[in-house]
Amino acid sequence: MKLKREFEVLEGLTGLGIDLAKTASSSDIIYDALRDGIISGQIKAGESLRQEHVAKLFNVSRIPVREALNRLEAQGLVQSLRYKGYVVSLLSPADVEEIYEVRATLEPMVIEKSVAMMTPETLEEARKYCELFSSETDSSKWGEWNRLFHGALYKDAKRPFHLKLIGEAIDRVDSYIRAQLVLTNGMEKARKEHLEILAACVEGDGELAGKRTRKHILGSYKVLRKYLDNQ
Amino acid sequence: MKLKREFEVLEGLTGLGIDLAKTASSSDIIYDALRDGIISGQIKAGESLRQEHVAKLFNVSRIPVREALNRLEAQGLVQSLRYKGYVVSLLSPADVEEIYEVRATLEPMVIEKSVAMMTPETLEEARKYCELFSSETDSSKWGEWNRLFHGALYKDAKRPFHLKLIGEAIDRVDSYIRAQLVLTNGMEKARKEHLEILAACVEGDGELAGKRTRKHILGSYKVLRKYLDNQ
DNA sequence: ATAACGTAGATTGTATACAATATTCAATAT
DNA sequence: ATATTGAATATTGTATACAATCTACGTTAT
Repeated sequence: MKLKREFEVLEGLTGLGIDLAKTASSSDIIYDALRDGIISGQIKAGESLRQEHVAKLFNVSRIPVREALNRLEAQGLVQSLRYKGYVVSLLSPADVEEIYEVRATLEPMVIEKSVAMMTPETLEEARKYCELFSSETDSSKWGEWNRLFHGALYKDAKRPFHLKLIGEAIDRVDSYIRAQLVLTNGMEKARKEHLEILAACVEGDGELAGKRTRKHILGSYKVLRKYLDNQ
Repeated sequence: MKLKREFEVLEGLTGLGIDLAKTASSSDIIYDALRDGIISGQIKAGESLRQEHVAKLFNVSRIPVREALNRLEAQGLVQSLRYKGYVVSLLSPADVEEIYEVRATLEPMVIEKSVAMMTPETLEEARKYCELFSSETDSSKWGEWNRLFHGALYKDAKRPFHLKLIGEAIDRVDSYIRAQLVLTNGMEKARKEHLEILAACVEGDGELAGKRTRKHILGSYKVLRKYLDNQ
């Protein structure tokens, strides 16, 4: 009984518990860091990733580094040749176009489904990120607000597989998305289009939100393409 | 000069060279084997994969086993909890439906693009797999011929990213595809529909091939769904 | 001078060793 | 009898050690 009472006392902590089984391992942390570095462009395409170098950076052995690299390779962010090492994947112009096509296909599907189930809290969250994106003066943060805005609009769809694929697609072109926002007039255009997408969601018109999302993605690709062609 | 002559002699081997850098490592082989086992259903969903057990199976240490498991997890085929180990991913009915939806979206896009660039050799290859599928009496091989048939029809599209996503989607539901063929009247229906899809490709009508592919996928899902509901 | 070779050092892939955590089950308390 | 504890065992995560392979560069032969 004494013990049972102790347990009951702990019931007061309901909701405060943290699932320590989901705690990040070394390789998880290294994976996240490398992924962030790659998708942000801090680690450039074509750059090679020496295991020992990364290991020293994180003060660990090569084992967790290799595990992180294996996951990144499965996702396509790096490539490896046996005994030669890992290199950040290169994207051809055709690759970029193809990935934008996938985004323009999947993201409208998801937002349409999401709008049908969208909670007021989600709308509020999306509005918040939309505003943060619009008012951000530090251009290095535009990419992040942009992604959080769209992510909020997708989450109620309850489409984990779609979201996984969309996430992988965005990861592959994330540095291009940021460049498009910063180096072209993309930011101004995106600000307007985000408001239009958000409005469609508020109206509960999923189909319209989907159409606008598709146009938003394809339009940003055209701007990007024009920019890249002129380099 | 002597050495140069030796090299010139070797020119006779042009085309016979094999890129040994692409040779499979232990972890590659283990990855392939586990993937095959999981997608075929030999290793069942929910089953846990003890590292030591797998390592003994292949007569290696746990290191390459863990690398294979990391890649499988990135692909979604297994899931892990820190210090608890790896488990073959479970699919809810909603997951299965979602993945079939992705297939029904992406595969028509790819076949349409593929048909526009399809070579006679590819058509011949597809015809071959179509025939092998139709005439196969060993039902355990239907899944393989089926996948090879569709794969042949997609390959000329030159859409590596689409194909990667489609491959991952099919991997996740591969055991369901096989079950649908073997445990329902799916084989008979598939045989007919394959011929129709192939005919559209021969005609060079990519849009029609796409529409028929979409119908093929959604139809097989409906049969599968009905079968699963009656279990 | 140029091309092939060979060796030293660098880098990767995997085995072994050890530390951290989980699981099991007998012993104990209620 | 049931619930809880704690020690023994099992399993995982990572460090270290070593073997396989690659890379760079000086040496040799032509």
